Amino acid sequence: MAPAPNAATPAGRPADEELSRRILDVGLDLLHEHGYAALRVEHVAKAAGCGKAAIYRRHADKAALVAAIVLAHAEIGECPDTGSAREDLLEHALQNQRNQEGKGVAAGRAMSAILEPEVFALVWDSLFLVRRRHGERILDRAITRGELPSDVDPDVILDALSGLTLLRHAIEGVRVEPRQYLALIDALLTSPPRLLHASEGTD
Amino acid sequence: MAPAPNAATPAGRPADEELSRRILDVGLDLLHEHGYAALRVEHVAKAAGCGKAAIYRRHADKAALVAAIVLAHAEIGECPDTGSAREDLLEHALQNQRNQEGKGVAAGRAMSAILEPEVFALVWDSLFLVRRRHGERILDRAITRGELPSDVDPDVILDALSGLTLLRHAIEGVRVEPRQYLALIDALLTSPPRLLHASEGTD
DNA sequence: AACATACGGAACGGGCCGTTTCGTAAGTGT
DNA sequence: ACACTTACGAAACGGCCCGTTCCGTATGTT
Repeated sequence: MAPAPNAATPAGRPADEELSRRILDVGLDLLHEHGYAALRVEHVAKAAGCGKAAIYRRHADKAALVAAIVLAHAEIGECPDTGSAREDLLEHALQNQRNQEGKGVAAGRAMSAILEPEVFALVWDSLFLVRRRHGERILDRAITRGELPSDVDPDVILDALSGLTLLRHAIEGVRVEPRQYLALIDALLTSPPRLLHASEGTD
Repeated sequence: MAPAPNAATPAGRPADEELSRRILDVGLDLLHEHGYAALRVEHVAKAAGCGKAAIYRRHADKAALVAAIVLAHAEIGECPDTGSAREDLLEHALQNQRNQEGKGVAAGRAMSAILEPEVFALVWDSLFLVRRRHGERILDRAITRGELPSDVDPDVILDALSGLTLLRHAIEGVRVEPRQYLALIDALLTSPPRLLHASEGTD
């Protein structure tokens, strides 16, 4: 009889889960230090205390390794729902910031790795698309509550807010203060961008 | 006598300026196609119809080559001065967009090259810092004209505007419509972000 | 004509990616 | 206790690319 085709224990020496974790952890550090192009898989192995084979047994190639590093440390977070669009958007922006400041997955040099085409394709859905859905849900609820007009342009609000963080952290390397997020959010909520802008039509 | 120590003609066969240009032109195309890590110097040489030596005679290494490619094609543009902050900021944003859409130096895959640490150090001043100064001048003039309060926070306005373009083009690959820029600009001019936010102080 | 420099082509050393092989370690079921 | 299965570290390998150096030739100045 086949020896227990149970997926729980596939027989043989089990993979060292602690090592799997260590690879992703030291990988993030080295990614911050060197960026994508200068990152050496062998250095990751050395720092994790293993051979290259252990890494390639877990990840198809360097791009997949880096994508796994990014996804393992990305803080997607829950979609905020405080009952106030202002507070929801602030929390949403702060979640973004947490991923891009300090040792975040999108901080400084690590951002170049995410934009590398082969890595980008692997992290796009899980990283950007999910967070985008959160933002859209926040705006939908705000419309339902009457905090925003129904023809508000979500692209401008969400991308200006996320773009502010992206530019400040990835390019300028400077932190955004919570009061600066609030200043932008208040401006956007006070005169909300519309899909059909008010200045059009009578021009 | 020393043979004319004139810097204009250093004697010997002069460098082929047309080739210098061709290297930078085909380099931009290949950068768009492959990104930084997958860009091969030898392919640039092949596409430009020359040997690798001709490239390395002009540029110290791959990073310097890519930096030169980016700087050669960057459209810095003049600082807009229309007399209206709204129009100045729109033109400022459109200048940014021109560098990031289509075959712009910061479009799509080319952005990963700019963020690569070694390249970034070479293009930072000439690319980002100069354009940032333009934005600050626009806001200063707007304050002088009374269009904005004197304690306006330039970081929020300029970085939200540039960040919108950066996120949409580099990450999402979608163009920003002029009306969307205007919607954001109008929101920022209507309730301008202050260095000391209104909600503070009485808290 | 003598000289100086750029040119394309080819070859080279060094480094990294990704694979493979080896002997060993750590789990399974009988 | 035993065979079996799989993961492990170490090392070697082929292939590709970076960056340099050589060559013979082309193109300019004096």
